[in-house]
Amino acid sequence: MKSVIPVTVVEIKAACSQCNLRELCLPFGLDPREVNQLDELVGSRRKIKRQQHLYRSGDGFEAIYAIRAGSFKTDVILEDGRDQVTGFQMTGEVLGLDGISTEHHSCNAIALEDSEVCVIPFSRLEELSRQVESLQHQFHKIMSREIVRDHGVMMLLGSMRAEERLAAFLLNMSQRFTVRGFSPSEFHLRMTRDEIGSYLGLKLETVSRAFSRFQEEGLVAVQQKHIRILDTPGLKRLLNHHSP
Amino acid sequence: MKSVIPVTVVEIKAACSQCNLRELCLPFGLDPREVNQLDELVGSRRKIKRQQHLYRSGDGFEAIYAIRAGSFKTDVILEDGRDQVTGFQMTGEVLGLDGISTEHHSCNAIALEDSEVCVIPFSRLEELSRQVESLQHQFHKIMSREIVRDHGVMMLLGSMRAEERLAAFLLNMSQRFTVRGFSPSEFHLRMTRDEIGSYLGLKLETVSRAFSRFQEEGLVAVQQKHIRILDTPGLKRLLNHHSP
DNA sequence: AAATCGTATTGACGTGGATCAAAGGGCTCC
DNA sequence: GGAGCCCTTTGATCCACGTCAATACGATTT
Repeated sequence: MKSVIPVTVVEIKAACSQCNLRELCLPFGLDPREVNQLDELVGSRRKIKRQQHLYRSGDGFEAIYAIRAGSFKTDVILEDGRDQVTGFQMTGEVLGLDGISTEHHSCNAIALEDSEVCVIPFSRLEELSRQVESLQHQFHKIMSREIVRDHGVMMLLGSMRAEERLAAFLLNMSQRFTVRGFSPSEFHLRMTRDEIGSYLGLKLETVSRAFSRFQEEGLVAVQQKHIRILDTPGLKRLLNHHSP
Repeated sequence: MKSVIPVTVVEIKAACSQCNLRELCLPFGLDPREVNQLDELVGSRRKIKRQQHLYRSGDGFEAIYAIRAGSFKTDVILEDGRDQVTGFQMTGEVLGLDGISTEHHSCNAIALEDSEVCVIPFSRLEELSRQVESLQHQFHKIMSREIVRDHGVMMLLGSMRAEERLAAFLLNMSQRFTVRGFSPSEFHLRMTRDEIGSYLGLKLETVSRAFSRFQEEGLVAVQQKHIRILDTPGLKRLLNHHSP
């Protein structure tokens, strides 16, 4: 067991109106006046160091979090110790929606690198979204998107083979980097093979072997966590043409 | 034996206030006046025969649906024909939340038996939930619950073995029947082995073999779709004590 | 009561990914 | 800038589940 590391909480006024992630995040679709209202609600930011928890399963729920910088993983843990990574989250994405249902979080959110989130007190968000229709709608879209994403993961876990899962994962990462203005074909993964494996329902050795296989076949160039996608159509083909 | 009383078939206004499912469904937590407001919004009911679609992937999204009678499955289908059952839904549960994110449904909803749903036009629901705080909150809880449920399925698909998955499935069904006032230990499954298998990421033969194994071990009595759970603690033990 | 068809069970065998093991590489933190 | 440790890769072997196949059962129709 690790010793408790003191969490640094820095209170800085968030400003959605100034944020270059606003088109991905909660302010999407709001007019400038409405964004200002949202600014007032988003009280503080919080810095989370690599490997630290933003929240833990069982914690009381009071806020959701928009990722301003860095990235996270969420996982669930069973009594016997087995765990499952349920997602990787990047800037502009929202964390904590799992907590609404029972007023307690049902998973852990852990920073994959030094990160920063905007704290959005939930009761105040509900209050404002009763007044601002576009905010209400955007919030509902964000929740729904999470449900759709989860269905995609179920498809992946339930009916794809190891290499298909990894191909789907890489294409998904690529697409999300692209949306954020980074290269679609070259990026740095912040998670370990073990974490990728947990997410994809595979062991880390299998993930490593699949990477090596992709490299042999000229689909990607892999150097540890640095990935260069060489043949996007090839990866896509791997997904759609199921051989056996 | 009941005698059949002839009834004039009329478009019956859905009436949450009269519905015995209201404690499971959208009206939960609303006061009587608020439930009446919800009544006005829930315009119509719709009957869906066994095997028919309530909606299909790609269909435009305008409403969500509360199940009044019967049961459904949802699934997603890949181009190459592979499909994955993403959930089974029972009375009082809400279908269609996947459609909010893109204004189009992203999965199919298919009746497992002759069923009936209440149609809840979504824009009107958003409108009313801007006025009725408790409705807004209950709706958010329902969406969040779906996300938490999906995480549970990911855990199941990603890190459990065949028999654990089936045990988890049976315990989940039992619990949901119980909440609805049915026996926790004896019930009738509406889905085929193939559908269970798809949901659990297993082949139908594996599901069948796991059922037979449970029967041999005295955990359940299985006769086709009729299930009698004989040893609930035994099933729970199967989940928590991971052997290998 | 027979015929049909979808559903379920069971057996034999094959395989993809898990497990076990060992070595090498590159961060991280002094 | 070096020590230590975590992460990754790769090989050898194993086994849970998939695949293929045959049969049996039950509901529905005629």
